[in-house]
Amino acid sequence: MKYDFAEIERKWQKRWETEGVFKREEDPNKEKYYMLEMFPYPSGNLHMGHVRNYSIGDVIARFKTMQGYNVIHPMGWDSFGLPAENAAIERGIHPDKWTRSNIDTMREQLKGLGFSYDWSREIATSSPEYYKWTQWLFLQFYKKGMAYKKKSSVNWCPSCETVLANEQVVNGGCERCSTEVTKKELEQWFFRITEYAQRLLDDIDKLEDWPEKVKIMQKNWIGRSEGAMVSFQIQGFDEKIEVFTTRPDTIYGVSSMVLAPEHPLVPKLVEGTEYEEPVKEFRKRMEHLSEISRTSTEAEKEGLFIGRYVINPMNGKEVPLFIANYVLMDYGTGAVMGVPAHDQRDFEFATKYNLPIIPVIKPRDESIDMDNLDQAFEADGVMINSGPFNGLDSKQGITKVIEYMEAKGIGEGKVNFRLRDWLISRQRYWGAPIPILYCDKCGMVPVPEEDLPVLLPTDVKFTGKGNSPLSTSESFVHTTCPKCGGSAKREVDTMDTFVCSSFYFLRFTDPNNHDHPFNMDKTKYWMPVDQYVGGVEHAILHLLYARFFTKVLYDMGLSPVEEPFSRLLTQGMVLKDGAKMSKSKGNTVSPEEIIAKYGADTARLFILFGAPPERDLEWSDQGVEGSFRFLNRIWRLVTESYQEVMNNDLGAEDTLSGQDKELRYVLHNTIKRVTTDIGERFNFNTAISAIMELVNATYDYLEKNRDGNLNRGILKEAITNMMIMLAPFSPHIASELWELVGMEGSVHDQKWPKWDPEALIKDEIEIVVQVNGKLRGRLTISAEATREEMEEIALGHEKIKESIAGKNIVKVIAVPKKLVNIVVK
RNA sequence: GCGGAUGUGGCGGAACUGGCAGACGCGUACGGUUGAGGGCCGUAUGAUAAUUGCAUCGUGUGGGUUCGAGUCCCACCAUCCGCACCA
Repeated sequence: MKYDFAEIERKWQKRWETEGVFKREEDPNKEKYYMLEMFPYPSGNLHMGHVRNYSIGDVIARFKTMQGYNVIHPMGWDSFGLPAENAAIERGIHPDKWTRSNIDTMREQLKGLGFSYDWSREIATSSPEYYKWTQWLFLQFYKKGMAYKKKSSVNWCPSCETVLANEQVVNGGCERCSTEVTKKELEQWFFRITEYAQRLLDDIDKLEDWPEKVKIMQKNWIGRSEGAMVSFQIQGFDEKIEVFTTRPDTIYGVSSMVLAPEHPLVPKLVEGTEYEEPVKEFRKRMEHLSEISRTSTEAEKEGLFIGRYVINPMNGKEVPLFIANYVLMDYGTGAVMGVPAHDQRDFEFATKYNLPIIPVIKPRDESIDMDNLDQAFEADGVMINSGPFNGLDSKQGITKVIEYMEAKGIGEGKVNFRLRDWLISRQRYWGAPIPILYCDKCGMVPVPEEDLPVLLPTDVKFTGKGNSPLSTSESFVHTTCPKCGGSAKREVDTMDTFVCSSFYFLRFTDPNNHDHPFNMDKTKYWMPVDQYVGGVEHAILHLLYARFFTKVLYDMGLSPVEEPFSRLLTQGMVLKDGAKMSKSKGNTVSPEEIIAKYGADTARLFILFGAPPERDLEWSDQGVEGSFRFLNRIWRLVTESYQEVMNNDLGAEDTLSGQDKELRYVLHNTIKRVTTDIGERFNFNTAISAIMELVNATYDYLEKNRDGNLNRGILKEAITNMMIMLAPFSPHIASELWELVGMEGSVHDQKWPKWDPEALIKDEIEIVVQVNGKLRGRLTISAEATREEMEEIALGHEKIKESIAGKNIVKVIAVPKKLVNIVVK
């Protein structure tokens, strides 16, 4: 009988669907397991990265199910986003139509791979039923003051024609299209993620089963630093300049104050002076430079004295005021106090502009000539030239100086974060409209909850140019104020798609709820996600936003957990010829093509066998053939021996021959290896190789017992367990074989096997004998042999006698069940 | 510059607690089956070669600890990834 994968896969997929095999409900008597993979953007076609991501998830889901857990394994679509809009611009297809047809295609592709999704929980973020809740949550954020609008300098992608959050600017370019990002002064909506900075940071330590790499990236992104906020009075003005410093202990060494060129006070300070023109020019020049070229470490420090002075509040000293390229308006207060003796950047700046370099910290061992520094001394030491603080250890100095400043009212201790508030407005059409109105009388008014969803209008022109596309729809923009009934205009920006994906894992627990985003009883049962799988590219973006949302919802009493994902697995990329598969490089392999040629089971098997999940996987056509060969081999093994398999129960234990015992040993060792490799180590590649070894051993057993002496019970035990263990990886063929040999029920309903420790006990084992650490012989001895017995046998062995003849035995090391090492001189 | 990861045959990768390096798969060679090809089955496959011997060398490089190191320690090299004037 031939292995007709196409027929088999069609048959089982259909059966799984009609029987609703993967539908799950809450069951208080069963322990739940929430298996989730990052849902895809419906670009139109599944790629190998998806196949890998979802194959990993499916193995875990099926494995956990067989282990008796009530497994929820949902799938949906992150279906808002720019490509749909571009399709509308380029081809005149409405984004909704384009998106829906892509979803239909990809859903079929996912089904064609035989993944065990509960399709009754399917959601699409672009459906009004879903984005109603995106908008509803926005309103809750708004009520709590977690959503606010402000005018500020924001990142603008000229190609996507929209603003971007800080997290979406990668190397100075747009996260989507890599176009260099510019700055724009705009009024935009933000989520107050900075309010949660400390908690987001603290709770990283609770995420024990997240990759260290991702945790470090998040910590760095949040960027907490401790220091002080100090006010410097501007001479001749009422205003003060606030400055953040992590080194208040060096404040007596300040010899300049440097502002970001775009600092709001600057124009006022130079107005009507000889500095006005040069400053204007300087600011203009900086504006045109990209963030990246302006702030790269290589760029030379460039500044301009603006003719004003500030007063160091600690010693009353006059300090010149500059603007300079390396000071960013984004971080701290957009001002830096220059302490050249103890900060390398300030040192370079001071050297260039001939500013005094005043040492205020000296090393404890006085190894450096502090009066002739050739670079900044940034380490700790003892305070000098610091008035009352002289002689103090600089670490203590930090606390003391802060105490002093607080007492005098000139400054205070302060924790600063690098994290900025999350900019969520987008000047695009294909996103959830922000549910806000602007009334001539009442001002800004949130849309009442009962009026949700604010539907996307269909009469919009897609030009790809100009303002938010929603502003082109008259029927959308003009509305009435719910407060006063007067005329009002709608907000025309939509929300960042990352908002939609920040709570989808909660919605999956209750996807069809029309009255609430999700029911607490359901979220309590299913949350948190036990295992999340996705690419590292979301290490900061999606994973930080989702954590933030979950915390806000927790505080609102809408989420039962503070952290959404207990364990995270970031899978590696799929490479071809050493590079990431991409259309532009022309090195793609389409999943459909592979499925057509070898079937889904082979595709899944190969992608899991090729490398451990977190590592990159090099695609290999020959490797795929190897996986296909293996499935054929197992197919033949079962179909050719199944009559024997079926005709008997397990043979009596006492009649086991050496061969029988050996096969049973291999079987139970395989069960042990596969169970721990899937369940604990996520090393699917080694789990699969263990199954391959079992198949090889079974063939070997059949070959050696051609004469009919085989133990049918043991053969049956080996083959049935083999099918069960194959089931999470290649579910169709496992199901078909299970049915073919006439086993009861479905292979997927079988309990995951337990290994029998008895079967793993060997009477005799092979040990190694070494002389001075070098292999000199092998011995088969009783597994129970003691150290002394092992030594004795080893020393009596012919080969060993030869090797040690005429030498003195210094020491003998015997490790039970492993080896004997004889040290001679 | 800082942080992280990775370096093992011709290739993808195993080796879990320091104990036979190279499991499993690919590729290759030879043999069998076949009219032939494919498929399948078997054997071999790290390098070295006047000594086919449980020989010597061998896990990026150099040192160290140990009876014993791919694994632990120190120094370095290479590649990849993330951050990058963060005050």
